Amino acid sequence: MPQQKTLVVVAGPTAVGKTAISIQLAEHYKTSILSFDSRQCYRELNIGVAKPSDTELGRVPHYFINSHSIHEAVDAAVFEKYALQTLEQLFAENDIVIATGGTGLYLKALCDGIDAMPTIAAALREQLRTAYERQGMPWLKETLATADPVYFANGETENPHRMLRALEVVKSTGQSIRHFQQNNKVQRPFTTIKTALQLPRQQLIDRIHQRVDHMMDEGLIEEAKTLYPFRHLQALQTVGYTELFDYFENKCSLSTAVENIKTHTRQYAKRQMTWFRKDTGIYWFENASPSAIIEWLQTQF
RNA sequence: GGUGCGGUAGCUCAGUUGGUAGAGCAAAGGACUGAAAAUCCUUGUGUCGCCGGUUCGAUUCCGGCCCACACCA
Repeated sequence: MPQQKTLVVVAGPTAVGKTAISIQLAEHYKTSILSFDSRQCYRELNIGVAKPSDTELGRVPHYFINSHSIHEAVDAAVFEKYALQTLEQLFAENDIVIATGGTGLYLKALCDGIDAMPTIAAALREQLRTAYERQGMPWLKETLATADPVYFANGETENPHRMLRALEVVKSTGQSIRHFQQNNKVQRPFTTIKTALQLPRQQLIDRIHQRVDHMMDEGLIEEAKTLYPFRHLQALQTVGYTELFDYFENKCSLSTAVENIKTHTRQYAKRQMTWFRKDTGIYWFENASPSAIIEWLQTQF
């Protein structure tokens, strides 16, 4: 057992097998799991986000799973706050807590913190997005270049998400978003040991394809149908749903939609790997059993 | 069997008035501070169906053949 409160992170790409391993680790240490997955926190999303089954959830207490609604605004800062509060409670009872998930930004927010940012009025945000939809990139570039030349000089000038974000900050505070992005690393009241799971490329691809087929057998179409009215929510900008929405709107055949889900999941896994590979604090396990990980953890405590 | 249309990147296709070719998608690599399963950046790839002919030079023009699709018999 560790000398101090320790968060054991199990990261990795989608479909690599994080859920099963994490549950076994949590059972071994008689503790709970904190998820850092940006989609499994929504109780309305189930099959398409590969949420742990009810049986699995019954074996170990899970946090940030089914904790929010798709109608709430969840982001990295909301997650950070939720996670820190949860961990404070859990560490009162346990020396070890398991954190598992695939959202790199959320893991970073949890481990290193995320800078405080000004609150943006919903009306302003809405107004800027509408203006962008109507007038497109030329307008966005022009407006941002004038409003925030600092960001425009060194930020991404082809990325509407980031530009809109920069614009809403400067419009509501008069200061560049760069002024707020200090990148300060914070000290947490617990130790963190980061691991990640990986598989040979082809094996991971096979698992992704099988899992998508399985989701279809489980009734992903029905689930997507009930969520179709909410397709404009951020929570539903999600692989597994957007492709089926296209099918519902006759933009493609069902088999094409399923192929697209597989392709987009592969691309997502690749982006996750890019993110986690960059994190030099991660210890990687390929095809490892829970006992092998537990054995290694003993050497780290 | 006849007629028409086509055969170019992994896929869908554009193009070359004859000087060995390009878009989208896929793929690979990367970025990432309140949308992150989002969003964005970079980069390849080729016997131009096969065999001949004309030509300094053919993926391009000509002939034959093969394959696919459509229509006619």
